[in-house]
Amino acid sequence: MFKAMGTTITNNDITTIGTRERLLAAGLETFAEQGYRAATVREICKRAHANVAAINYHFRDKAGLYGEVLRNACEQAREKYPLVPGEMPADPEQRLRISVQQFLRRIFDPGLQSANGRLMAREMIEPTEALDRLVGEVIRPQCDQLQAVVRGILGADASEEQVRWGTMSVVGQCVFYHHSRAVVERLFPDMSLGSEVIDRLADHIATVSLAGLRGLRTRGTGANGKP
Amino acid sequence: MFKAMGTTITNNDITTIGTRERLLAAGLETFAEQGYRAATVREICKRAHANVAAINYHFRDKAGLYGEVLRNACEQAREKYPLVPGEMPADPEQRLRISVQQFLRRIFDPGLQSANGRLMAREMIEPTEALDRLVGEVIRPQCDQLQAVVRGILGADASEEQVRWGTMSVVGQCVFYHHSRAVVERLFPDMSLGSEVIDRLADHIATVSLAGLRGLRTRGTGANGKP
DNA sequence: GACGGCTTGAAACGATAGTTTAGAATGATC
DNA sequence: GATCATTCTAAACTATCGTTTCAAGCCGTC
Repeated sequence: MFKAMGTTITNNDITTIGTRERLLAAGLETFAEQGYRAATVREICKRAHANVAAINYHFRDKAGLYGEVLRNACEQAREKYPLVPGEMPADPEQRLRISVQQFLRRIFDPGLQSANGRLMAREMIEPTEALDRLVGEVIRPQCDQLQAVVRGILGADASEEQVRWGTMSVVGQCVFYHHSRAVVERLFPDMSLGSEVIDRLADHIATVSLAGLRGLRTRGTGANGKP
Repeated sequence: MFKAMGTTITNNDITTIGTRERLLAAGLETFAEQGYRAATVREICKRAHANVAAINYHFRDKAGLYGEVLRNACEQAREKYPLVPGEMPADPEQRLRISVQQFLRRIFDPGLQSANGRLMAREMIEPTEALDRLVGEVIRPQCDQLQAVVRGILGADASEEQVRWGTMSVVGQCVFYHHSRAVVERLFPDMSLGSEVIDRLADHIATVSLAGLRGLRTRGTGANGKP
């Protein structure tokens, strides 16, 4: 279908899918690689084997294409890796393990979603107007799902802030390896991020998070902890 | 001295400090706000009340200014908030609490360092050539320090990977609130990030991390955890 | 006060960005 | 097969970018 990273749309695709779809694919790839600003419409159109004016025709302008690319990518990520899949065990700890694993797999999907992850990372650091819609439509529902999972571990008497911050602790550990990928790679050049490592990493994060959340359960909201 | 966020160099500064220093201050502010690519030399020079050619004269080119800005900012952050201050308690848990607190304070320093934090965040997502030097000179030493603190909690028999991933779990929680600030702010508009909240947040992260790391101590490297 | 060094200033240069335009090609409808 | 809206193409347009140029200003030295 779309394409592998680093290459360009194949000649087959030119005839099989329309210009609009090729622009979306090339846009995802290019925006993820270079960011919104650095990515040029000429480069995107070249990769999509389309005319320079194609973006303005199909998406009004560059920002229009970007918004559509972002929406598309998130939708696909959510479908392929739901944080709370249909069949979930009742055990709260197992639920958290699965959510963490899904999160990591999504972020590090070697195919299309890798571009997706980088795109999201950029959007968070340098938010465009597209972020507001994205948070409302895609991120917040998933955040609520995760908070429910965390609440299952903290217990019903946990404060709203404990649930919120506890959830952010889990999410923070997950996205770190992706957001700070450039630094991690330079710090630990021997550390690969293949799918086997990702699953072990998911297990590590889940273990740390479970023990950490349990530790939160027996304390207050976190007053300084000195004896 | 330099200036508060959002404003421009005050008229007083124009006479008190030299063009080179004003360019560094304006560059830090502008690069942090808009990123390397989007920040224009005209904007920077305007904020610094300097001529368009000033950057090329003092720093060879735009990239030269950026490299100097990045180096300066990191140096100041490390001096103001050392992760492992001179006087540190012997207790490993207290050591971790202090390191986490220092890390968060550094990242969220409302003054100059806030720009610093955003600058670093950008550099991680869209690394420039300056990142290699930065990791080697500034980040790696501090990573080693933190790993030593974590090792003090995990115990001497912890594997290298456990220490490494455990440290990343702590760092991940800290930087998350900053890197993903745009999303966090939209998800929880009521959550301020003032200094009082930051210290409570530091306590939360330290508590979760300590319990999490202790949970790691009693297990293997993290095989799936099913009974 | 003339000299020679740094430093600043206004203007222009060349390159590239996003966008627009007008016409050609296409393809379905009657 | 003519008609018409849709889609594509090549070229030009306008704005802005980083950089360069060269003359003018400043300031201590002899």
